[in-house]
Amino acid sequence: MSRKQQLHRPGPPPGPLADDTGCGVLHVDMDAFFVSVELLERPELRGRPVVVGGAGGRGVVAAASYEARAFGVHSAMPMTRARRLCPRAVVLPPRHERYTRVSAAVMEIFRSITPLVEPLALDEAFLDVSGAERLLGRPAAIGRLIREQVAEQQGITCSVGVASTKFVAKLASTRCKPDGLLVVAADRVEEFLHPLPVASLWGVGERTEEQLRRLGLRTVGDLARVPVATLRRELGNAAGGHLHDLAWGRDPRPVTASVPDKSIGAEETFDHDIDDPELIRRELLRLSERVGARLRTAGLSGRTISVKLRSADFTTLTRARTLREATDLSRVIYITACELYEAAGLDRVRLRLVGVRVENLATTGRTPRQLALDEPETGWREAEQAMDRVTRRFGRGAVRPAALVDRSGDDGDMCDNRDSRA
DNA sequence: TCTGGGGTCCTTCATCTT
DNA sequence: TCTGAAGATGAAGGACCC
Repeated sequence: MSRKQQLHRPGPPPGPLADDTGCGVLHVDMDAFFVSVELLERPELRGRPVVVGGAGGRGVVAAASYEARAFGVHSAMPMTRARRLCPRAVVLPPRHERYTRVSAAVMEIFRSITPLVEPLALDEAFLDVSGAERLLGRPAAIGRLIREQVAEQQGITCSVGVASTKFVAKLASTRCKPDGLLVVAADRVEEFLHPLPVASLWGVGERTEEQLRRLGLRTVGDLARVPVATLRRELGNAAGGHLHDLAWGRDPRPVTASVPDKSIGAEETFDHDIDDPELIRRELLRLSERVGARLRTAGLSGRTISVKLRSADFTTLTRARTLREATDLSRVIYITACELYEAAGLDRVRLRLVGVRVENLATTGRTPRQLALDEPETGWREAEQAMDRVTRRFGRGAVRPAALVDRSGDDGDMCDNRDSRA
């Protein structure tokens, strides 16, 4: 359950706003998705509080069953706190491959209804069904059809919001969870929106909510009645205008079937804070390998490489460098990441997290290619492509840089060496 | 209480170019 | 040649989303 979803519970959904004329946008949201997938294999856990979340000492809740939510457990909550709130909860480690598989099957059901499917996450998507009405009926009927097919074919439930815009459809699906359907008629959007708390609006998190509270604005209706110039002054030009539009139900964004990736990254929180530069560099190598492999699989290269360094006190530093040419080579990413880490001057600072990200993405081949710093053009690319092929065939970990191979066999300490992959 | 991981977007500030 | 203004670009950080 997201923070937004917590805002809407408990409390019954509003009365039926059932005229779906002009409501071509559907938002479909799986109910407690990760937990629902786990329960397919563990039906004996139905009706019990179940939490899917990181097993490590620093994990957070990824999903909680509605029985666990009754104890106040919700997603993004530290696992230590979740266990305290609900000691009886059954805790299961996340299995993302499984969720990805079910998600793909569910998205296929959506695409059998309309080609205009915009996935937002593994467990939710927008659908534009305005072109499917002649074939399949009115939007609300299509929503019911989707719910039936998902339940029949995948054994899990979902909730559907039906509205004239993406934002209102999303709010509607949240309001009717779990296992529900809610239509917000086009001429009753304000009636639906204005009683809701300001934090229901997309873009209002904890900070902005506090800012709005200081202005005396608690509901969407309060915010709607404030002049847009005031909101722009208080929240910034973009956010002020955006929230004012949303508060009046204005959201012109169309449902877009393919949204290109803008960045690809990986990050890792350590079990214990680390201040050894050698170990940090080793982690940067591992992350660079992961990011590089994902770039090559996606056929993408990026020009900007950034590192994220979070110290023990949770202050976060990012450092970025834009290369002359785009790259998809793990080695280039790694060397740049190391240079950025060293330039940040955090030697001997205890870090809890490091991350590597590549931005400014474009299709590989359409942009000039960055050579592996001071390397001949051939060699690294071929080596990394060969590693990709081995990984595809034998699985992750089948082949890896020498610096990441543990002599003791458990992936433990191993001194880092920038050239150890040769 | 103690905060994951993968992202996007926005703002501010600095620097470079024209 | 110098200077200032304006725009473009990049870097950094913050807020937010699921």
